[in-house]
Amino acid sequence: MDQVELRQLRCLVEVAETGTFTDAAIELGVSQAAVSRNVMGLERVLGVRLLHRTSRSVAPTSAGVQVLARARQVLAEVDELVREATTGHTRLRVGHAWSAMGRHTAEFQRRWATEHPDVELQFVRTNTATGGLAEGLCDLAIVRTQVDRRFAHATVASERRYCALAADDPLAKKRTLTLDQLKDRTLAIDRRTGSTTADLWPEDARPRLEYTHDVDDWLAAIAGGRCVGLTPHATVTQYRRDGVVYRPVRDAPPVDVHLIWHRRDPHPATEAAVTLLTKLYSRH
Amino acid sequence: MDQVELRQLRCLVEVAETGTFTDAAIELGVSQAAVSRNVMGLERVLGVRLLHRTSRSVAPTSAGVQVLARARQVLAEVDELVREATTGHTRLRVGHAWSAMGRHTAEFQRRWATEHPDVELQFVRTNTATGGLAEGLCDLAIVRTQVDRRFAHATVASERRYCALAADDPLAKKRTLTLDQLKDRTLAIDRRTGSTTADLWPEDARPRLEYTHDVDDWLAAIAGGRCVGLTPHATVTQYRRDGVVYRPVRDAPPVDVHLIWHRRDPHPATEAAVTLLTKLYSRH
DNA sequence: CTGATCCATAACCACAGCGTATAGATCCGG
DNA sequence: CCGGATCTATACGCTGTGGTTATGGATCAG
Repeated sequence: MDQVELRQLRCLVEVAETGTFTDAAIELGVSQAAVSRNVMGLERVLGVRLLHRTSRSVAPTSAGVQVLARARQVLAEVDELVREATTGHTRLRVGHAWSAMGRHTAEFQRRWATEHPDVELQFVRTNTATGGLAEGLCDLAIVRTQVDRRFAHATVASERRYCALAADDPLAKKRTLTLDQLKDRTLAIDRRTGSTTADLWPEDARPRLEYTHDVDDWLAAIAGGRCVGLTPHATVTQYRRDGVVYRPVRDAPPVDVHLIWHRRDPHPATEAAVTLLTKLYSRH
Repeated sequence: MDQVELRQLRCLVEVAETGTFTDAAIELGVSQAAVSRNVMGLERVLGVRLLHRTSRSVAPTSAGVQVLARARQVLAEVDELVREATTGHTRLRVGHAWSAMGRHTAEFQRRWATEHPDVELQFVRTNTATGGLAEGLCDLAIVRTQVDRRFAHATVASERRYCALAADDPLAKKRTLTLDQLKDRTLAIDRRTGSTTADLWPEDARPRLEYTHDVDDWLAAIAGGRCVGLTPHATVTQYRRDGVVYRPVRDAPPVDVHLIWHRRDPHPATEAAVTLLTKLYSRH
């Protein structure tokens, strides 16, 4: 045995729950010796002591606390797996970055709930390049990135780009802007999106880049006048903040919104979701 | 064997990856017969056929696709568990509802990264009453709900409540509002927060309630004039939208922001996180 | 039709994991 | 300070699970 097994995790968690090996054994319906050995086996595989044993009670070590959290998560995940498979009740995980979904969320949930009551909808915030699809975090993703060849896709919308500026920025006086007017500024970019907006400028006249942690940070950097931002239109209505204004950028090409999903063995409900979403987006 | 085991999941996933039982067996370093039986065992436990077998190739059934997604997730989770335990590298999962964290996020991440480089920060959006703590989704949560007795807590901030109104609402003309002025309206409430703001009113004069799916939906219901909202101050700067204005409510008691965490066996890094967050909040 | 390929089944075997029993350690009450 | 109680670890057979090899049956290519 040099691999972690669920049996071991079940024992560990049960011991942590009950506080003693003996009670855990009763709960699990096996002998106390078995529980002891299973936990020791896990400790051997991981090379770390997980529980402080005194002959009176048991307490997890600091490593044990970590492992316990993961273990509980794993077991919950497995339970879900079993329940889904046995009941036929399934879920569709939809990944979406920032607010690519815009305000279609509510309508999508409503229609889906009535048309596909047996398939639970679950939204996942993903900010990776492939919208969490490659990492297996979702079954269907809504992204604005270039479409990866590995995935099937459908393009559902096209959004103009807007520049986010501090309200007291001189450029804020203009109704619309051009890329050229921004080339000497610093551009705030959300670190997790890894968006490549910089290549909109000619290579020799690009703004400096500054990476931010998340939307709040991004807005803060812009409101403070340190940076400007460049973002699709959906952001304009969704992420507002005092001291930040948005102006359309005339010569920036629009950015497409794509649905992407696995080519091989797509989720059974994918097709239905794609057609519904396409319909919602198309009626704008 | 009437329980799912990791061995079975490993076989299933490997067969799906390679496309044949034989290759999967080679990859796993066991015999083909073993793989066959493991997959069959899983199918027996779940009571569902997971793979369509032809003598030429193998394809997952629709149930198989579902189970595969979960199985991959479980295995990835287990890998993480092993890596964390063996390397000592850990993570701290911080749950936060809506934007309870406000604009401290960026500063928190920065300071944490320098002061605790060995503990990775991970943010989890949680909208349940206990901030995902009870469900094991995080190790530390930032919530605005009443504190559950089960958890240890620290109060870090207190926020005034604001009323969200459609811009053309008659009440929007006033600088401040009172609860009484809202009692005949419909109050939009985000379904997942389960917030109990309604009990601010006397029992016989409460607004009607309407539950919304998420923030976008919530804002939409208010912008359309169908509902009003009641929310802590942080929302005012974070979720803005054309057609929605915020007005302070004079006689609504402020709402506290709490950090909560497990009393028994807290995450080893909890204490450090609590003191850092307290410091950040206190300096406003 | 024949060979190749691939999954399921059968027969067998080793050892992993379980149970019972017991030793060792710690705590508690008197 | 000393038994008794309580709990974990170890010892030692035994059972059954999961492994192997061998083979059968089914399908496809040529």
